[in-house]
Amino acid sequence: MLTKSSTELVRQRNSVLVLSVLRRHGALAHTEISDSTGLSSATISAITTELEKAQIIEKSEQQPASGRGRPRVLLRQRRDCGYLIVVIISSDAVQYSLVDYGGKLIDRFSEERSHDPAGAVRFVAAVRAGLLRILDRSKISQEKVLLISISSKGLVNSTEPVLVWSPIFGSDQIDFESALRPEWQAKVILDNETLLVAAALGAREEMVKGADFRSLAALSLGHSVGLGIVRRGNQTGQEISAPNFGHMLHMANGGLCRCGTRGCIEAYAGFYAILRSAFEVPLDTIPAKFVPVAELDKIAAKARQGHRVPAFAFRQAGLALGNGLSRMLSLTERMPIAITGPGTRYYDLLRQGIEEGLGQSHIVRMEGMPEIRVVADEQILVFEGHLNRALSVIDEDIVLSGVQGIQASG
Amino acid sequence: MLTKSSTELVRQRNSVLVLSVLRRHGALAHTEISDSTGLSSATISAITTELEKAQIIEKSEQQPASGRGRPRVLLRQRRDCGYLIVVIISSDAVQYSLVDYGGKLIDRFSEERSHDPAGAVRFVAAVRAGLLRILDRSKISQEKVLLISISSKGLVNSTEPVLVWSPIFGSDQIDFESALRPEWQAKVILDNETLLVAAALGAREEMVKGADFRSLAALSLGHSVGLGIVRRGNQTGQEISAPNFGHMLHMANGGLCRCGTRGCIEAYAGFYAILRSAFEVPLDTIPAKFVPVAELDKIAAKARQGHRVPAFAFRQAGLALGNGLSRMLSLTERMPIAITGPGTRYYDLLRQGIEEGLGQSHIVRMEGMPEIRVVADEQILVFEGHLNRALSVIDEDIVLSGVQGIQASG
DNA sequence: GATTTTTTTCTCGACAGTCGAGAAATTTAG
DNA sequence: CTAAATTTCTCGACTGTCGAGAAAAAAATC
Repeated sequence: MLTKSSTELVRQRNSVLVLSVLRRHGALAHTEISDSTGLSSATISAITTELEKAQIIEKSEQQPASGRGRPRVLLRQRRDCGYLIVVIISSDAVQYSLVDYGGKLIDRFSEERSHDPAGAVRFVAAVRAGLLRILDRSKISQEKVLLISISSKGLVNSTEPVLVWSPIFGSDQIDFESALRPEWQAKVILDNETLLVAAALGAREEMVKGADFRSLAALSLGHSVGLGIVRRGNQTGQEISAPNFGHMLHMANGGLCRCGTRGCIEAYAGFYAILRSAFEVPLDTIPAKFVPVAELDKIAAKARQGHRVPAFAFRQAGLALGNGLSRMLSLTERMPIAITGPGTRYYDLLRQGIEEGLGQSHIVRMEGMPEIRVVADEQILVFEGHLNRALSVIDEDIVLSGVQGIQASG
Repeated sequence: MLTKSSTELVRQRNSVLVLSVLRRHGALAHTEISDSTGLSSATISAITTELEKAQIIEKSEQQPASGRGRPRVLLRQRRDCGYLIVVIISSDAVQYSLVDYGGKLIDRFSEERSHDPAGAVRFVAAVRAGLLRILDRSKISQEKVLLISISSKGLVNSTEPVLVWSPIFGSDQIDFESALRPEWQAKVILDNETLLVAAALGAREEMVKGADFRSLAALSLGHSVGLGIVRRGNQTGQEISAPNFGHMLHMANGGLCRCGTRGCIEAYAGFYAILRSAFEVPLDTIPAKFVPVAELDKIAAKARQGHRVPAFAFRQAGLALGNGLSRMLSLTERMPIAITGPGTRYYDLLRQGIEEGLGQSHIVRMEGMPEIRVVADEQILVFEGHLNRALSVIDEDIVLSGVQGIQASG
C-alpha cells in the first residue's frame, strides 16, 4: 500500500540525510554537506540552523584556517546529545559498552555468564543490573540514554525486541522490551549477532563500491552456526535479515541437534557436532553443551596430519554448510559469502566440503561458485554493526521527536 | 544509501498514489479519492486537473444523481490512454492478450508451441510474429502499446527481461529486451509465472486484511515446481521474489532432474518424477520430457485404491516439497502457503508427505505448522498478477514521463 | 598598509507543493 | 420558491527547495 507524501516528510528525510552524512564523515563544513547530499547550500543552512537550535549539532571551534578565503565552520553532532548502550550477549559472557552519539566508546566491561540452565529469569535480572552498573559508573543521567542495542545468537522477533529462541535458553522467550521498560525509557532494539556482522560488512562494502554493491551473506561458524544477509533496498538504505540458518534442515532424520530436532545444519557443522563425529560417537547422542576450543584444535591438528576420521568430520561439516548455502542461494540472488567466527581457523579443513556441497546444486552449477572470503575479527564487526544500526535509528528518532518537540516548545 | 527528497518527488508519489487508487476502485469522485488517499480535497483538485490535462484520466459522463446535493463527477483512467500486451508462455502454448489501460481484455488468442528442442531462436521469432499479429488484429497503433509483460516458468534475471533458465530451453538464455527492441518501443518486463501468482494472491489478501497482511508464498505444482514469495515492504508497496525453488537441492546425490543436476526438489515432486517413482524406474534414468496428465491420474487412482508403490511415490513427492518449504521458512519469516497448479488435484495424496516433511525441521516444530491452503484457477491468477504488476508499472512510467512531457510541451 | 582574490556562509526572492476554510455549484426536500 | 445537503473549486497561508548574489573573512599582491 502506498502512502501519501507531504512537504514535512521531505524535510524529515533530508534532515536524516544530513545527520547520516555527518555521522559517516565526521565534522563537515556547510559546503561539503551540500556536495555529498546533493542538497543546495540554502537548504543546508535551513536544516542545520534548525538542528543547531534543537541542540543536536554544534559549530566546532574555529580552527586555524587551512587555505585562504573565509574559514570553514565545521558542523558536528553534539556528542553529549545522547548516549547508547550496547549489550553483546555471547555464550560465556555479556559485554556492556557505553557509547556517545558520536560513536565514541566511553566505558566498557564484561560480566561472565552464570551457566545455570534454568536461568532465563535470572539472566534478565543480571542484564538489568549490568545496565544500571554501566550507567552508574559514568555519571550520565538516565534520560540521556536514547537507545539500548542488544545482540545475541539465535532467533529474534522481526518487529519487537523478543528473543524467540537461543542456543542457551532454548524456547524460553525473553522480552527485553517489557523487562527493561519499568526502569528505562530508552528505546530497546535486539538483533541477531550475525545479522550485525552482515550489516557491518555491507556498510564497508558500500563505502568501497558505492552503488555497485548489491548483496552479501555473512556466515558465522562456532559453537553454533549463524547467517546474516544484507541486500541493497530500492531506496531506503539496506535491508537485512537473519535467517534461522543453523537450524535449517540439512538431512531428514539426521544427527541430533542441541535444539532437539534431528538433521539441523548445526548438528553437522557446529563445534560440538564436529567433535561428536570425530570421536565416532553415534549421531543421536545428546550433544555436549560446551566444547573447549582447545579440544577442537587437537582434532584439527590430527586432521591436518592426515588422520582419516577427524578429516572426515570436518568434511562432513563443510558439506552441510555447502548444501545449506546452496539452498540459500536457490532462494536469493547470487551473492558473495563472508565467513567469520572462531570456526574460520578450520577453514582449510572445511573448504573442500563447502565447495563440494555448493557444487551439488543446480544454481551453483549454472551460475558458478559464489565468491567466498574469510573475514576475521568477528567481535569488531559485531560492535561496528551495533553502531551503524543503532546510531542511524537514533538519527531518525531525533529528527522525528527531537526537532518537532523543540519547535513545539519554542 | 539515502537519497535526497524534493517537493517534486512528493507530487510524483502522490500522483502515482491517485492513479493506483483509481485503478483499484474503478471510477471515483473527488471526495472518495480524497478519503482513500488521505490527501486533501485541494490537492486532489491540483493532481487531477494535471492528469486530465495530460489526457491520462477523464471526467465520466454525468450520471443520474443518486442523492441530493451537487452530483458527483466521477474520474476514471482513459482506457485508450495506452495498451498492454500480456504474453503467457506455458509448456505447450503461448497466449497473447491485448488489454487496455483500464485492465479490460480486448483481444486474446493462443498459439501452440512447436516442441522442437533447439528452438530458442525460432521461438523468439514466433513471439515476435505473435505480437505483431495481435497488434494487427486490433488496429491499434504501435506507439499506444506502453508495455509488454511476459511470463514463463523458470529463472528470470531480476533487473532485465532475460530468461536465464527455463524448463524448455535450459540454459539457452533469451533476452526479450534486445529481441523486441528493434520493432517495439514499449517497455518489456519478464516475470516468473509463480511470482505473478503470488503477487495476485498477495493483492487479494491485502484487499481483505489491509495493513494486517504480512507475507505469503505460492507453490505451483505441475510438470515443474515453482515458488513465489510476496512480502509487504516498509513503505513501497509489496516486495516479491521468485526463487529457484524447483531446483533447490533436496537431497545430495539424489534422483536425476531434467536440469541435469541430481537431487533437485523437482526430481522428486515434478510430474515426471512421480511417474518415474511410481513405475519403480531407477532414479538416475533420464526423465521424460512430457507427461500426459491422464497418465498421472491413473497412478493417483491406484494410490487412492491403496496400492503401495504409487502411494509411496506421492508421499515421496510430498516429503521433498515439505522439506523444501521448511528450508524456505528457515530463511524467511513464518507465512501461509498457497498451493496452485495442476498438481493440486493430487493434494489428498501429497498432503501427509508435505506435513511430515515440514515437521522434520526445527522452525516448524517451534513455530507450528504454517497455514496451507489450496487455490485453484492458477491461470486466472497468473493473468491477474500480470495486470496488477503491469498496470502499476505503467502508472509510474506515465507519471514520470507523461505528465512531465506534457508539461514541457504545453 | 591598502587592495584584490578566493573561499565560505548567509539571505532573499522565486517556485512547487499541501492544507484548511470557505465560496460556488447543483440537486432534492418541503 | 426557498432551504438543506452535498460536492467541487478556489484562495490564502504555510512549508520546503533552489539559484543567485550579498556578506564575511582570510590570504595574496601591489
